[in-house]
Amino acid sequence: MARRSGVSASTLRFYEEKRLIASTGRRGLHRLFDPGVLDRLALIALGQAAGFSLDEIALMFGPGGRPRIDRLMLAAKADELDAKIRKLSAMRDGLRHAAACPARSHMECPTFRRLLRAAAFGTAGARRKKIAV
Amino acid sequence: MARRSGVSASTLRFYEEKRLIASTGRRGLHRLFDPGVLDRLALIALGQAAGFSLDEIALMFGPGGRPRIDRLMLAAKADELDAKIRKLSAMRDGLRHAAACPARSHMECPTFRRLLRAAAFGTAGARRKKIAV
DNA sequence: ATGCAACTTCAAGTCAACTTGAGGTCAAGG
DNA sequence: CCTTGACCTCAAGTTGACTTGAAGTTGCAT
Repeated sequence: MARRSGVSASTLRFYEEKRLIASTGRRGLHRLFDPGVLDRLALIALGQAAGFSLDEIALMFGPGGRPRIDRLMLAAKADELDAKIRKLSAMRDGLRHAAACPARSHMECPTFRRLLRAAAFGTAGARRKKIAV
Repeated sequence: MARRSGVSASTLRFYEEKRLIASTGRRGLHRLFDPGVLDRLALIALGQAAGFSLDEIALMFGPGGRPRIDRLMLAAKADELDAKIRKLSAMRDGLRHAAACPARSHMECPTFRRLLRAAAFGTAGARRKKIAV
């Protein structure tokens, strides 16, 4: 299963412990997984890439086991991503400018200073989040 | 300084310990900082927002103390951000579609399944990074 | 003189998502 | 029969950026 899914064995055990996946039994020491677990792993990877935490992802699997995904939550996450994208885009543009900027010191470049101010404001009291990339 | 910069006192001490900032002395128990530290903090915040780690940021301050920022590094980071942005944009579009998708189950939606496949591929063996948001 | 808020130090804790290590078990191949 | 290697369990370690706690010190106002 580790080979099939590209997810390491330790990760599989970790996910099992977190109840994100379930093994259907053992043959000797080897866990047996049914093939649906592959889909589930893909779903987990997708959720992670979209910025959901494992705990959030766990909630997307109803007690039944089938994915029960709240469309509102998806839309909310999309909005969140959108905001993040805009921020990153601004940052990228700023970086590019700074990289090309002819001013002797970055501190003399107005664009750079504008970025600085934005950063100072943006993070004063801002929450931080981690996203998987 | 904590009030002035919006950075908590514990963080300031942490930064000092990490040699990202320096206090110029004490008056009693209170550290004294000179005003340049405010710029430095803004620079740190900017670096973080751009996805640099504190250690990377530390390298941007030459032994002299003035920012000595490598333009190539900035360009590289910009490219990195660009890739990230593209990934997130794709994800956002996928999420939006999934949120609006009329299929009874997400598993029946071709767009969703395409996303799934992409996620499964994208993360098989992918490195992970954290960025401050 | 004294109370007390705000600072100090230092070690340890937090979070997420895993990985690593120690010590053990098992099944198949030579 | 015995080695090999892939698995097992369980606890602890890793990373980054901080925060929290305990115990102590200080300056200012009353």
